[in-house]
Amino acid sequence: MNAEKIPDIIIGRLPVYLRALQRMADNGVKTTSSQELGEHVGISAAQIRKDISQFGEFGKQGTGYSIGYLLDKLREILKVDRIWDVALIGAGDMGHALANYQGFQNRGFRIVAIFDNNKEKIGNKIGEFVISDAEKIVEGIKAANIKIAMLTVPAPAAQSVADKLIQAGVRAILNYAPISLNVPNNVKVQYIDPATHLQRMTYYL
Amino acid sequence: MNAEKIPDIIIGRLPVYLRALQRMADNGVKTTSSQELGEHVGISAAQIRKDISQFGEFGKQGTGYSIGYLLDKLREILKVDRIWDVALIGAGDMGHALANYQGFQNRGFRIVAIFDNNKEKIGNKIGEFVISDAEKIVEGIKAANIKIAMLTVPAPAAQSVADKLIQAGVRAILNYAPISLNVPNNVKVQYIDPATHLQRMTYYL
DNA sequence: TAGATTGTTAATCGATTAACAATC
DNA sequence: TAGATTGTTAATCGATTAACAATC
Repeated sequence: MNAEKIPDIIIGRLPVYLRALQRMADNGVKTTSSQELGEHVGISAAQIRKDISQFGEFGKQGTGYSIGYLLDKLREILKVDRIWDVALIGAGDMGHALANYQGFQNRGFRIVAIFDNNKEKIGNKIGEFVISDAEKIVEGIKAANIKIAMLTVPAPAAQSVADKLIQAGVRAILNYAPISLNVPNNVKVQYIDPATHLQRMTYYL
Repeated sequence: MNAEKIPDIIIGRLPVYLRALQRMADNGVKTTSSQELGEHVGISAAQIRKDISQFGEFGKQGTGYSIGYLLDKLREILKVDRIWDVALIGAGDMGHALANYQGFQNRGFRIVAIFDNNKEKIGNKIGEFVISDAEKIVEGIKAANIKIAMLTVPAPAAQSVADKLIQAGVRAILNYAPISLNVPNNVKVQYIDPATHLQRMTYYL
């Protein structure tokens, strides 16, 4: 693997390649080309080859890429060749949907703890998990050595909860609250806000 | 407004500015600067000024931007100075969470129709809306002249449902299914896949 | 072998930043 | 007026594309 710094924009495309390759593998396909993969994900063949070649020579001239091998390599690069424990903060509708979501399986993640500050909800179960008191976020996450959290609390609470998560050692936050979070450089945030995503498209209508 | 083509990457930042400005307005703030807004959203002041200036001269030297005025202008540019009707396809957990989501209010969208192909669900209500038969997607969306849809169906069904949506006149799809969609150039897609978003961050852990 | 496709280079294209005159 | 901050230009930086030798 190349030691140079890889641009974030390339890292951002790898999970998309991974998802498409996984899908091909599920369909029994063994081999693909940058051309074919590009058509699946809507990215040029040249860019796919360039992106992948940042990390090694995973293809073969004339035949393309072995899907199984490339999957292994991409999982290794993205560090999803393991299962990450994830904390979920906020047991509202969105929290419930995520807790019940089957899509994390085989993609490197599992929810292991759920927190909420609503006394009526604390102690209730979602699936197999008991909702814990949000007061215990810091100690609970520290004790379980959790590095990833999903945040589905109301916007006004999001920053202060994020601060607690970071204090507890969380380094990656998937933020569903419609607000930009202020975090240190060594903490990553991804934003999921349906209204913002929709507003990105209305311009073109 | 400038007639030149605005890069999509700029359009993508406007909803983030809009959200932050809305928040400031809610807090009673009347004026801001590119510097201050930049600190809120984690973008350089120079870039914010450049982005905004693509559309007109909305600020004042020495004092910055009137938040109310800039909000109006951004809403106009993004065409969210109106309410867009949105169709929701898929009444699973995620569909329910979106149907109950309060965050679309005041941001330009309202769900007006929900479809599912599960006979057990058809006719049931989510909030005030009755779940319609997915067989009626094309006629229903055409009749209501809906241009925006949110897709929360299982991955294997997503492409064929998307094809029906496009056939019905939908031009913007917010896709929650973990699969890349193939759509014509005049249709926009935004992807929300929590596993993909998480995989974008694990590289750095 | 002939055909296909990679990995990589160089050229092009586009986005970001720094700096500052204009001006509120 | 003095200070602050915009809008814009030019410089820098980074990403994408085109093209092709290498080679399976």
